[in-house]
Amino acid sequence: MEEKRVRTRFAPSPTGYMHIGNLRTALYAYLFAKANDGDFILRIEDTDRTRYVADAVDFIKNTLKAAHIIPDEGPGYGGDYGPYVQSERKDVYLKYANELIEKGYAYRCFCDPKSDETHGKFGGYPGTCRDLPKETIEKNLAEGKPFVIRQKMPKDGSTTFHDMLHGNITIDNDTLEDQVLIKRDGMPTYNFAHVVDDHLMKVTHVIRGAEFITSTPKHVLLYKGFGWETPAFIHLPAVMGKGEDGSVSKLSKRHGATSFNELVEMGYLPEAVTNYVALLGWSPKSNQEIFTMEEMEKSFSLDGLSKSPAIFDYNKLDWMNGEYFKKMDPREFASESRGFAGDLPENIASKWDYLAGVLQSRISRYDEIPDQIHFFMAMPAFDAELYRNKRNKVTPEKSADILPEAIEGLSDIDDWTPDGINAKLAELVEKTGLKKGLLMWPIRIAASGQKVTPGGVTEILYVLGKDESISRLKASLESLRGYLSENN
RNA sequence: GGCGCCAUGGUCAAGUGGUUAAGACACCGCCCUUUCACGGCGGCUUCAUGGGUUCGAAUCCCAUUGGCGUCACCA
Repeated sequence: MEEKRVRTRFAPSPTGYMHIGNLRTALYAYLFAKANDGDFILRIEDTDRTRYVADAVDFIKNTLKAAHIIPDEGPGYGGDYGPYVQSERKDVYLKYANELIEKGYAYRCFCDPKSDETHGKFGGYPGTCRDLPKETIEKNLAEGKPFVIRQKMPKDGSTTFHDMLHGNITIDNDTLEDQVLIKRDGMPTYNFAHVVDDHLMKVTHVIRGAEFITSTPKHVLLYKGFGWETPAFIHLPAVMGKGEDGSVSKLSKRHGATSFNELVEMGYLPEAVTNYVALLGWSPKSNQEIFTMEEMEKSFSLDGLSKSPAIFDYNKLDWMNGEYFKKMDPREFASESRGFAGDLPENIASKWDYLAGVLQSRISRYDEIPDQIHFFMAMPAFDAELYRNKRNKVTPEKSADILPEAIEGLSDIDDWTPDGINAKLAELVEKTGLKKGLLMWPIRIAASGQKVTPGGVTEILYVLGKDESISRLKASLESLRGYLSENN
């Protein structure tokens, strides 16, 4: 048998929302196609008119673009098998459904869903119209009675299909219901439309979520009914989330952000999200973890796929995003991060590029920025205990001794630049004979009012500016003295 | 409930009958350090349980348990 060109597809319904699990499915389908020099198709499954969301197709395309998943074919991308939007292919499905009726693998059902008491209940459809006499059907048709087209499932036996990840899966036919193929409104159901489209679009590998495993036999029976070759199936395990109580379930709102876009809004880089998600369920041959899309396209292979569900770990995403920040061009980081900082006073805003440089290696998400820099705008409440640090042998008392000299020295600086400040600080170390850590600690605390700061003394003083720095140091010294006299 | 899928540490995972059971995140400790971060070193913690098969099982089989999924005129 000759090798066919690999063709995969991503077939979302246009809901205006891209769940991270969906994104991963798209990514794997894309990577598999690229790794095999094949084609990746985007197809919109919009056969449920009640779920129509405006602009959702653009939303999907934009999201894929942001994730660097670029379809070879699809709406707006061209291709020889279009249209790639199912609602625009409505007539095609009816034609094929009629073919199935003629072959005896499907039938018209005239039951009214509202008066059918078994509808939607456990046990499902009872097969009322399965063997309607020809006369009745013709009569109903002549009367213009509305109907749906159902698939006629075998009553016994079983259906087996091969899944490239899971191996052979067999399901008894008596668990299969006579599912609807064409709905009352003339639209096909997913279960029917995707089979027809996958065949017509020459899709070779169907990569989708594991939730479709149990309905795959129905699809296989459809292929058989038509006499079509079935594609290869790869059913991906779900992406899970872990709740605070330790329970595990499909990733959902209660676990935090669940969509690609939310993650990006929180300040994760699209590349990092894609990279992280790729590793959630796929393991490369090597121990490499940071991948460009090009690298993934080369090294992706099915045998690295995991069969078990994976829990989405924000911790690791944070780490990975931080790695991407570190590799980022500083100018790009400065401009991309600026929006997350919010309104800044002029003296800070004018030094944004510098401050961003300090932040770049210290944060793992853009949205950490406001908390990180808040102290520049407002001095936190005084806390004497901050002036105590074991490693540098700093105490509030010593700090009160050190600060006056520091203030005096710093006040002399004309050249208020990182270099200028640094030089003066070094000079103070020299002059006082104090250990660096012992001298720097109180100054940093007095200027920032917090134990943990982005950057060291030099960075903080520079960003604060001379006037503000000196006045903060003086005010802090006052507070410290007040505290000491009260407590002695 | 029927049916199906899954099962290596807190998390992602390598592993395909013989290994000291990789690596990463997180966590803890130490070192370095002008804070934080970075970096370095070390530690913690895993083959769900019970039966087989085998000289030998994380690896093969069965059962149990647990988790998840599915039973729509949704996809």
